[in-house]
Amino acid sequence: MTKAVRVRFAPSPTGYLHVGGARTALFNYLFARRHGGVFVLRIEDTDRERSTKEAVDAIFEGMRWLGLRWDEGPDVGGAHGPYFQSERLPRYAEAAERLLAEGNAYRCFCDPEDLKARREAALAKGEPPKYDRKCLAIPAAQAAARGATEPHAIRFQIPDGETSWDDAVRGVVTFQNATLDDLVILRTDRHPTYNFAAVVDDSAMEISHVLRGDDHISNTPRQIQVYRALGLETPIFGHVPMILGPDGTRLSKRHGATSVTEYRDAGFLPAAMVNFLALLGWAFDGEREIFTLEELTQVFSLDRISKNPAIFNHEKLEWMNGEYFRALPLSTRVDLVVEHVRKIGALPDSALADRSMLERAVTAVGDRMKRPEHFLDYAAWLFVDRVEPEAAPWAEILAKPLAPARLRKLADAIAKVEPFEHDAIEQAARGLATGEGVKAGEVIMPARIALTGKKVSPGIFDVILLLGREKTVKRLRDAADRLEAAASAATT
RNA sequence: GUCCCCAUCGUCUAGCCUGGCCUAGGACACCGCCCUUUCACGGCGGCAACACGGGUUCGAAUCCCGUUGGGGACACCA
Repeated sequence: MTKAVRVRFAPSPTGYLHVGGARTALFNYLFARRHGGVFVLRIEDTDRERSTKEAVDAIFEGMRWLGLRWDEGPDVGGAHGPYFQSERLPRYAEAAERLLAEGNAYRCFCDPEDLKARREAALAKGEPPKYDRKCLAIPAAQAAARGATEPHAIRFQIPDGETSWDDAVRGVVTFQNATLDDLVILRTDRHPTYNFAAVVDDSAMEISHVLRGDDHISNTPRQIQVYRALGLETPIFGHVPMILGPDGTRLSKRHGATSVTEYRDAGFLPAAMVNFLALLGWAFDGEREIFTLEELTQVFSLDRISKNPAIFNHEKLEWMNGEYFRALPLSTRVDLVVEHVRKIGALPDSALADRSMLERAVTAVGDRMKRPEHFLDYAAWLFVDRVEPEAAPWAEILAKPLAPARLRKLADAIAKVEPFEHDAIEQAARGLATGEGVKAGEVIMPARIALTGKKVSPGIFDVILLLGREKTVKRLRDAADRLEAAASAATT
């Protein structure tokens, strides 16, 4: 590779940053970093109706969150700007004029509505919906004259022959030009279409490698023809496979969350997201799977990109997030938990005031948490005055006639255990079980349910410690009372 | 319908280019055992794939052809 590596991510600001787009951006970023190249961000906002400022911001936000810094682009500038296509309109018009003058393009006066009808009719008849070149038949002089007053689009004339290129991920791909139709390059409103603007800009921005989604593969032969007609050098193209939903179709909203900000808001870590996305359609050696962004920039290569589409495996993302979450320092985990709980308003601010208590709680919950929102699944009991046990575990202890008595004995033991520390509490509880002649679980499980309302919780001695002597004793005795009341109600 | 692409466990994939080292490796999920007060973590083990049919070859997951299946694209959207 003699040419300087310059790649770009060129989203159109019509929505949020989709995970598929994020992965395309990631691959471009990694490729640039790996080869000491430049990563350009270009906003393709030539569709004035659908492009919004909010979407531009959402794209920035998503990329920054993932840590994908661009070297050139809107807001950071660069020598090849501007980076909004809406600010580059004269360049496209100039290039279109040239194609027109050289006979590689022609004016099209067809009515868009009419065109649409013709296309649908062709499709219905099972014919390829190609433009019929009606306006190519208009003599040049006449077309130029009409063009001065009549609204019209400009079409590129696809030459005969075939078009092929050596794709960086798929190898040689060939299209017969006869299957391509004369694409509009400049719309009636003088705005360029995607296939045209991309060519003009990729060339002007000296893009060396165009790495984009597979869905663009059929645009590539058209673009190559435009490059040639304009006398421009073509970049190397690489088409990365799509990301599919669980049902094997293109990932979309109906499959659930598709924007990276949704994942951020759900408490996923950017490092986990990056790692997961990198492994969707790319593998290092099939063995190693955990990579930081920095590590990826050292090992990424195009020839290890898969050719087949990948189904977005949500469970694996969740697992991976757990790997990263666990590795975080305690204070960071607490921060994330607090932030999340605040955001969803699950607890009053006062509940979050005691930092050291939260640290102990997060420690107790430990690696049961894969994301911040899991904290309350395991520690909600800590923040309520009275637990309402879940039905199934409650029925379980209700079935044990001796449970209330044991809960009372445990309450008595906790009431006077000294010091009120993990080991002493453990000794007291185990001693009680031994005295009763039962396994420790016979004492511990009912206590867990009485104290947390659930069958699953952090270690029971941590629970007792966190709750404090007073609350523990009260909950134990309350539960005993209720169990007895329920038992006598059942017999009468 | 037409065109393009793809095809290894349920899923992500390694192996394919440079056939033999593949009784096909790893990971997620699932199951079992161990650890253990529960769950999680961890450890050990298990289930589970070369789509099919023809070639080529001493030998094919690997090369060729076909079939089938899947995906994508067919706009004055990108």
